[in-house]
Amino acid sequence: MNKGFNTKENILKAAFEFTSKFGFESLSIGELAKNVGMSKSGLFGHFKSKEKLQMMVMDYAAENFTLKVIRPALKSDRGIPRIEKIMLNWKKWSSSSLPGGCPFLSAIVEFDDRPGPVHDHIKKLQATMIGTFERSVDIAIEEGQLKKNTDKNQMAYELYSNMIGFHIYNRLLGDKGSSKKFETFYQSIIDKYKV
Amino acid sequence: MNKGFNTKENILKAAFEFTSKFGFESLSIGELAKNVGMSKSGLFGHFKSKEKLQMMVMDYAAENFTLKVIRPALKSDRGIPRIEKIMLNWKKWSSSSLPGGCPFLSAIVEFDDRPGPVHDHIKKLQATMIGTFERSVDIAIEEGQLKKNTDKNQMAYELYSNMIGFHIYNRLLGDKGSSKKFETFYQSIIDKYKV
DNA sequence: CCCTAAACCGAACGGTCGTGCTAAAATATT
DNA sequence: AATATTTTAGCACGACCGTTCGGTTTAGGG
Repeated sequence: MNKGFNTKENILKAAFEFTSKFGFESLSIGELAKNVGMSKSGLFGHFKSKEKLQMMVMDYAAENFTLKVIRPALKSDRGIPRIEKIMLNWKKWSSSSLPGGCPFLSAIVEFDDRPGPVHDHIKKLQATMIGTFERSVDIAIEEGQLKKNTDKNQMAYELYSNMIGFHIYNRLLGDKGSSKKFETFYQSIIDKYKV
Repeated sequence: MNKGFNTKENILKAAFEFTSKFGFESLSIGELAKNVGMSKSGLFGHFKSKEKLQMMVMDYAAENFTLKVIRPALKSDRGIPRIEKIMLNWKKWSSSSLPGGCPFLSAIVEFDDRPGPVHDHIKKLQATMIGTFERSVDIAIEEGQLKKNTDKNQMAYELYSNMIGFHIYNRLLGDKGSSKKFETFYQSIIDKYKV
């Protein structure tokens, strides 16, 4: 019944993969059209501007992140087990599920100094994501697994930093020991705040 | 006596600032030429290709990093004081000295999935930089300030992660508390390995 | 002061960029 | 089956891309 929806979904999927590999700046409409086997203008019709396309790709990536990282972790027990699951899912997502580098990191780096709707969009998405971590930390405090005076913002920052560090060590430097470094660091962060 | 040297230096400086703000992908020769007030072809003549330009900009950034971050820290006492100085200089460099985001982070993200000489170049530079941290950790061990069994690679990874995390929190999210988060995290890392 | 080499410019190249048109084809609705 | 709507292709536009080339200016050494 709705043909456009499927093609749009296909386009976004291809754009997501392309962006993961080459970044948002390199994502061109012509190249993307070639990849999905349609004309530039035909593809363009689905989005009214490149900015819209970029933001929709980010939304697609965010959905993918939620689907692969957050949602499966919600099945784990509240508290530390859930935090750990999120971290492990994230690591897997970033190191094997993604075709290239993290699209959010690309977006962050490419747009942090370029004001505009795309900048605001990625900023909002990242804030939401970090908010999710903070909430999961909060739950662990409620459950009595983490110290009462744990600063959830601080802890989320630390978990986030570890993740980004791993991503760079793993992706760019190709460090074989990056996985172990990540886990060691994660454990020390948890231990620091554990009751 | 040597006119070309000065202009080349000016070009690289402008390119460095531009890259810091907008990334390597956005650095175009025409725009750069406009910024330094000369013709496209005149500027192009100094580098034989855009790739060469990009790599020279990276070298320029690396020199800037050494000059502003590493060298001043060498005046601090060997061991933890020096590590701390490096971290603080780095933070200052990334948050106020740079006109935009970290050019290395841009390069890393934009080239981690694009094989070629530029990729190899940035990879080498990053490895060198991390090597510097590892050496400074090693010195602290020698001086008996850090535990004998401290894994220098692990500790360098942790310091590095904290730095990148701070950069993103500060730059993109504009988090006012990022500086404090950075310092808190730094201190906990040091404490963990301190004798 | 001349000569040579370097630095620099202007114009042009083949391409690709994002973005509009118009028309045809495919699909959905009646 | 006829009509209305959405989706796609073809084409063209102005702008900018990296790069090349030929010529002009500039600087340094004999």
